[in-house]
Amino acid sequence: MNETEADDEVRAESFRQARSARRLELVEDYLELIADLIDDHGEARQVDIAARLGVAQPTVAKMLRRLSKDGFITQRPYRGVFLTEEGRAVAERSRTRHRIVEAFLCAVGVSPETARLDAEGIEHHVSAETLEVFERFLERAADA
Amino acid sequence: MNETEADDEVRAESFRQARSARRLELVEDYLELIADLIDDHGEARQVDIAARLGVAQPTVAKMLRRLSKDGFITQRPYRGVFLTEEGRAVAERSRTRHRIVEAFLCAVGVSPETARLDAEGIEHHVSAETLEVFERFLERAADA
DNA sequence: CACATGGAATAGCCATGGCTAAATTCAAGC
DNA sequence: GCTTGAATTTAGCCATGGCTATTCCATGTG
Repeated sequence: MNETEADDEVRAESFRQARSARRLELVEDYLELIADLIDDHGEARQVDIAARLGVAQPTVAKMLRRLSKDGFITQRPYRGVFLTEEGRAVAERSRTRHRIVEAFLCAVGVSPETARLDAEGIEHHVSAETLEVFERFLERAADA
Repeated sequence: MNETEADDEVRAESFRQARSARRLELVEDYLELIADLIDDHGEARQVDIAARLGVAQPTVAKMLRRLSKDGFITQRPYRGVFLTEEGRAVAERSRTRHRIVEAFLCAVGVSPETARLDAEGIEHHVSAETLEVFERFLERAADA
């Protein structure tokens, strides 16, 4: 039954990977959004983050503490939120990936509305390899 | 600022949708896996589910109680797990969607290995519309 | 300068989904 | 038919990510 056990291990790895992607989703969503707010309004306030994510403000406060602890942002009490270099890097990567996934979905024929909704969930599960495939597809579509 | 508020509401909806998809992911993973085990081995034991998902067995037990409460499976103490009609339906839908997503990724040029890993995460976030687009793409690819 | 208002912080609750450790039950083999 | 080993159940812990209600503070305005 060694073969079966090894097989289980391979399958289990997909699930483990999906689970760990899930843990990162929120972090990426927050950082991407914070970057957007800073770029658009010069600052990222908790109320605005909460409104855009559709959650309550204390939920955001709790999450920001975590992001702060993990070195993605800096906070000054009663002041705004700032991205660290690392936080900015993650935000940029997320943003790029998000943009590519959404554009790809549109390119294969999904309506812009649905592409926007689906991309929000899909983006976090797209590996580097798949992302590159999407990019090449977009380039070829642009040429044609 | 009414425009901005409405805009926030629209954006927030994507995130809410992604969050509720996340809640369903586990249910779908379990039901799909249980269906596989029953089809392959005639029964679905907790130890096997645990091994395939890469989690501890009591974690599975807890989840099965929830699936039972929600009417997706039936359990007899110390015996196997059985899918209800509803559970079987969800499993079939998941399985089909999973298969299409994985095949689609392969069709656009992603390696089979990566396609398998990414599909595990992506499948839960693909709407009916997007799935149909993927299917049409596969049909066209088959023709060519 | 005082104070009202709105954003931020804090406290404390709940559900989910992981885990380990221990008790229980079933079933298989002697 | 007993006993032993494996699987299931149960108990109880932890972290995460939601929430409401409340308190605190900073700022703009009268």
